Amino acid sequence: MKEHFNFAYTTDLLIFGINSRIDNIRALPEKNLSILLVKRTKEPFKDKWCLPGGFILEDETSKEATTRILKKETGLSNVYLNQVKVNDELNRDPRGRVISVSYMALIDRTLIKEELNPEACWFNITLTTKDNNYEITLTSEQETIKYQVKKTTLDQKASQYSYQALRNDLSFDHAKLIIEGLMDLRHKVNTTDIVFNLMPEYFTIGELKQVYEIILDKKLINSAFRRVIADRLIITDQIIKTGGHRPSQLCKYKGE
Amino acid sequence: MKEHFNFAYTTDLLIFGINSRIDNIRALPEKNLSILLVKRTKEPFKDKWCLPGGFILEDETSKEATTRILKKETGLSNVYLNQVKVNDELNRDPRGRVISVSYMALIDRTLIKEELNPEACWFNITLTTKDNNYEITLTSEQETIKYQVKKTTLDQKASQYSYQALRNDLSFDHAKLIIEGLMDLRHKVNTTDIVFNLMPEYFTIGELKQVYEIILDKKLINSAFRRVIADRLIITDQIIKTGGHRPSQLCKYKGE
DNA sequence: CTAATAGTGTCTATTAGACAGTATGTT
DNA sequence: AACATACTGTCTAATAGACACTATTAG
Repeated sequence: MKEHFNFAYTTDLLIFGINSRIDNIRALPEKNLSILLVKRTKEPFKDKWCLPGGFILEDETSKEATTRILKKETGLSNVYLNQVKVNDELNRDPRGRVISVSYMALIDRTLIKEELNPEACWFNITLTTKDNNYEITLTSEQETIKYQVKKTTLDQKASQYSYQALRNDLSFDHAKLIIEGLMDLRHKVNTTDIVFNLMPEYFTIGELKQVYEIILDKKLINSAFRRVIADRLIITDQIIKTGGHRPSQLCKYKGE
Repeated sequence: MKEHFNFAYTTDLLIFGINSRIDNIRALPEKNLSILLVKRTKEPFKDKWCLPGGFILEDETSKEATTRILKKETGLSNVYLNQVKVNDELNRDPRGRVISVSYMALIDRTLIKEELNPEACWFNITLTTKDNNYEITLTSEQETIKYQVKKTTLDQKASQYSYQALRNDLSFDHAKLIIEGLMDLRHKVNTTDIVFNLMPEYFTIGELKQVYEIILDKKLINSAFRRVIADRLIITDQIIKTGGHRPSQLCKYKGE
């Protein structure tokens, strides 16, 4: 039957975490949103960075494959994982027809105990808006990758957009998958409590506010933030001292 | 290569529209959210209802295939269309491994001029909440299909749920795809202007409010609704008389 | 007249923004 | 003391909910 054709079925993972860097001994560590990339060892795109991922096997679902690959890359299981979308453009892989499902994983990086694979590396993400388009900067300790993304409105009513990466230094269509994942993350941060998946079990309100701010790329009002978030937190009687300033109470996500 | 299998790659369409039925000559027509289903002519699930859909061909993307099938079923093009998710459970099709992408299409039913396919039929949807689970009723002029859906929380923080249809009278996993589409629709109605894709070009504020109410399954406050929606509308100077009550101004979506 | 929707106005309650002020650590 | 964050309080602005009131049609 002509309707069954031969294609590869793969998954691409957007593994997001929070990175903290101490700049000033008196100030809070500067936080960044980060993503895990791996260096390709084979053609095509040999030596270029790409998203972790791989083939989905005959006896597993895309989610099972993604869980397996996530475990391999980070050592973690029981992690937040959600489908972003299917990518099935005809020429997205020069080797032939490859249908990929992108998944977003949000992890608490403090839980990673093992060494990363030698080919894997965390990149900090900076996303800035330039007259309704975007500029993404990915920074590791060794290098910086920067690219512009053009945003096109597909349906204004539904806030449906398509994104096109200009000057792609990553592999395949992964530059596009990253921006799509970031937009999905932003949207979910605005409408759910998904950020808590990026936080350790205990954290301070100041740290939580920082994470909201880097994902949404805007400053939040301190008192309003505390007011709104308070319902969703259990404030423990533990106090943490983190620098040249008043110590803070540790909090925990309340859930139900 | 072992990694390439002979899977089938298909699309399933959730085509939603609004149905109006006149009950009381003096009252506004009662509106319903409706979905287009087709009756299977072959095994498996022969004579059961299923979502429109079909195989994605070797030289087209899932979106192109969906556009093609939508055109075939409704005669419409230039319609709002969005990916919902990939469904790739191992046993979702008894014939073998079938990976399907579900798409949601929102259409203005008043634009359909041609006759439907003889095997196709619109079903009105009623979605009620029963202690955190759902009951879906699909009603056509000939028959009623009713099923319960169990809701399981996968990640409370991210409001991520999975749905399981109990007693499935539809084909394949389509009962589940419908509830997932409805949840996606509800979420988008709350966060975007997507409803306007279901409306004709000109409509009254009362009709628009009815559509919001049936999708969200709750009554809205009249004055508050008018206040909030006003920014997004162009109010024309055309007046429409629709029954034993004060006539109404016709509106249009403003867009930019 | 009555039923039914359209449309306006206004009071109140809730939520968000702005910002000042106090508290408490380290360097 | 200076810096940096934690935390509280309060005033104001904006938004949402409740509800009454007027308008206008068909039957």
